[in-house]
Amino acid sequence: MDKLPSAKIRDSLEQRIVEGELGHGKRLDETELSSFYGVSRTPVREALQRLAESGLAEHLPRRGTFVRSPSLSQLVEMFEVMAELECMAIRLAARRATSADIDALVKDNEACRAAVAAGDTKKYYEVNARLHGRIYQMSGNSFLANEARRLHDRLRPFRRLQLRVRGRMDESMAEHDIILQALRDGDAERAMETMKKHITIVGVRFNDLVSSFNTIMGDE
Amino acid sequence: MDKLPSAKIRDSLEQRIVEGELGHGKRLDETELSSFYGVSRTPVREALQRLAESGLAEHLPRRGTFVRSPSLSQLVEMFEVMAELECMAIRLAARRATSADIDALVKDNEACRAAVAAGDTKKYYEVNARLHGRIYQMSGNSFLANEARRLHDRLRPFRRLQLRVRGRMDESMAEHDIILQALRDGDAERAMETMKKHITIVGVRFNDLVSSFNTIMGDE
DNA sequence: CTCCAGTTTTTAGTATACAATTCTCTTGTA
DNA sequence: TACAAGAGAATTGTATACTAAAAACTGGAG
Repeated sequence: MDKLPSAKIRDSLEQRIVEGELGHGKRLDETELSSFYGVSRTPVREALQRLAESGLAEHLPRRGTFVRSPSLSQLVEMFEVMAELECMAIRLAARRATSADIDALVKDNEACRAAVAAGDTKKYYEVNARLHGRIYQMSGNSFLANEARRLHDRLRPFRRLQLRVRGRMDESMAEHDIILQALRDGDAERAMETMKKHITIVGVRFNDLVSSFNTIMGDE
Repeated sequence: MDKLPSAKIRDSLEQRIVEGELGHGKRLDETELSSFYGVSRTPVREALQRLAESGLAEHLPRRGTFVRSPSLSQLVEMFEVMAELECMAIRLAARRATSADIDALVKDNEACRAAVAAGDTKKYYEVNARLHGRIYQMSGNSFLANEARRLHDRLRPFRRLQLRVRGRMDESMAEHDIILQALRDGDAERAMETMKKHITIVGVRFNDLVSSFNTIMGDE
């Protein structure tokens, strides 16, 4: 069952938005996109409707569709919710994790550390996403896993905010270690506590946040 | 800025699904809907795309679009996440609530109690939704408020599951009272604890749940 | 009666045409 | 120069026409 063109276009646009190619406020011109993808406006419009529904774009009646990145305050709010979901996932996961699960996490974690050491940020993001995704799955609550994955993806372009703070990367790896050890011990409390700290961006100095944010947003 | 026909159709379909008129598995026929709403297939299709994106329907390529209600296990998972979000909202709200906020909640709560006394379930749902919505807003995290509202709405048709259990309605009101008192005292811990119990459906006896569920689903 | 092949019918997906609204650029006036 | 009005262009929203794939039906063989 291969995907329909309209679905492919939707996914392609999502990726282009998340990866930063299509930045905040960018107008998604139907005619332009239809020639870009080599189709008519109809499937493009359907893709845009779906993007708007998922929150990645905003549709203004008779005006057009625009890429909609969260504002700084929304971003902080989203990270706050993300922390809560991660926390919930790790709490549930701590009660269900088999040693095979934990071994898989350890393997991801090592790959993560290797990527940090090699300075390969792309690889780091990829492996880190896999690690967190595995934890969501381990929660046993697939609805939670889906929601967490969705939010994680939407926050992806902003995750580097955390990593620009000096030393955050090492700190992050240390937290992973603590979380894995807590999982191994079945210590849900400690895992949750560390995870909350791991995700929360609120503690980051406001200036760091704003300046990084402006860089991404192109100082609008 | 009046809504576009396609947006109206989307909202109308959402309502008809949530209210149970369009039950699980129901095929959403494009031609039928277009004549029903007096428009062509194009805006109907756009509405269906959005419904599918939001999870209320499922789109199978070249097969059609079908109303998709959650399975029993998904439902339990959703209530579990809902409990967590409500919990988070009440925790944040406890720290920010002004006495005016609490007064408004008390008023809603009284309206809620009156609806229960009068046996007016429709009114009860309405006021209860307003009360919970107010708490989401009070959290100060508008992203959380949005997500919570969304999930609350999606769970609306299944909320009665909780209320079919004998005595659940009175219990529910008592919990509201405790939560409000805890808010007044600024006791976030007690508010959270009660809220979690208030929402969680997991504790409900499995048989009650399944039988109620089957009634709603038409025993498929 | 059941099963299968081939045909017909229906329906989803897309392209195109048209209508309606907004944007833009020009032009004229204060 | 600043600004408002209006014509024209561009763009969105919708209808319709066409294509292709899946479902339904028909008729015959076993």
